[in-house]
Amino acid sequence: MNAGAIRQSLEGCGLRCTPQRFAVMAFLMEHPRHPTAAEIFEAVNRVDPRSSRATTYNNLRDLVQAGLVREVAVEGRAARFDMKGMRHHHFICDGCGKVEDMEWYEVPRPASRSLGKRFLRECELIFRGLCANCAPRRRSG
Amino acid sequence: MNAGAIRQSLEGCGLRCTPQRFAVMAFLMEHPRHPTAAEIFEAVNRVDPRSSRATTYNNLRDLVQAGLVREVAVEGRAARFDMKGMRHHHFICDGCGKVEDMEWYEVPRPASRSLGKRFLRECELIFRGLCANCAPRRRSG
DNA sequence: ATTTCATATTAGATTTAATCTAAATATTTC
DNA sequence: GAAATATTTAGATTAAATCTAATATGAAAT
Repeated sequence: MNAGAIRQSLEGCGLRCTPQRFAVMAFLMEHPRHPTAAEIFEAVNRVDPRSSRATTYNNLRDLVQAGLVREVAVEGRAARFDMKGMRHHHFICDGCGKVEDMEWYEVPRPASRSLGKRFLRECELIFRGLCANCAPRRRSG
Repeated sequence: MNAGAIRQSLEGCGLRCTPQRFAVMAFLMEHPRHPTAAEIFEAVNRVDPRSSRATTYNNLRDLVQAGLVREVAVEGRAARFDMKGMRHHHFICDGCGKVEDMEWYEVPRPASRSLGKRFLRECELIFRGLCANCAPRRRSG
């Protein structure tokens, strides 16, 4: 399994591999569904070791800061998280709000004229529409 | 001024042009800075007519539903809003979190293979990096 | 092994954002 | 102008995230 890989990436960032941190990473790896912090907290807590709400939030913050996890840009109240492993874009369903990963491809950069003095780190695409589940029901509804 | 235009777009969507609704639209038009609901509430309330928190939220919801306003996809707790008038992309600053509009350009669609059964309505770009304000300070810091 | 020190975790309180509720106002329609 | 509909309101409630201060853990040094 990738237990070793998780431990390595944590320590590579100077973060101790605590059971709670490991559990967050493992859950995100196994569930690339952009869970909310609350979902992660619940899931991690369902199995041992117990982890408090504050720890879950702390760890998510640390992991984002370390660049291992990212907080996904979505509208809506609860933050959603994502393993940063493989580059990908996002599809957000107008119908059910589900966030799905989409295959990565390079996006043309904006004209440097329009960029001005900004420093551009990355371009991320958000696709909107209806997911495979909602599409048939809505379009011809 | 564009008071008439606001009234027209509201009524075109079947929404009454109430003073509170008008004020939200006018504020968003004059401040293309992706304000949060709380900022809009405060600003609208600073001038007459008074508008309660609930009304501000209700109106924002209605305006989004009507397609006149959009909720911007950003990470972070508070929802941010945007006049839907002219198409544009967004730049989010890693440093200060500010959301800026970027000139619109067409983005290549994903391969239909990777789209699958989904119905694609639009492609939105999010640029990340440092804004003109943060760039000089951080890059060579 | 014991001390030391920084790092992590915890339960519960607090803050913040958003929504709900039920009553009051306003607007349209007939 | 009465009835029906839509809108606004203050304040309560819910939900998400953060803070606090006490405790526990692990690593480094001796």
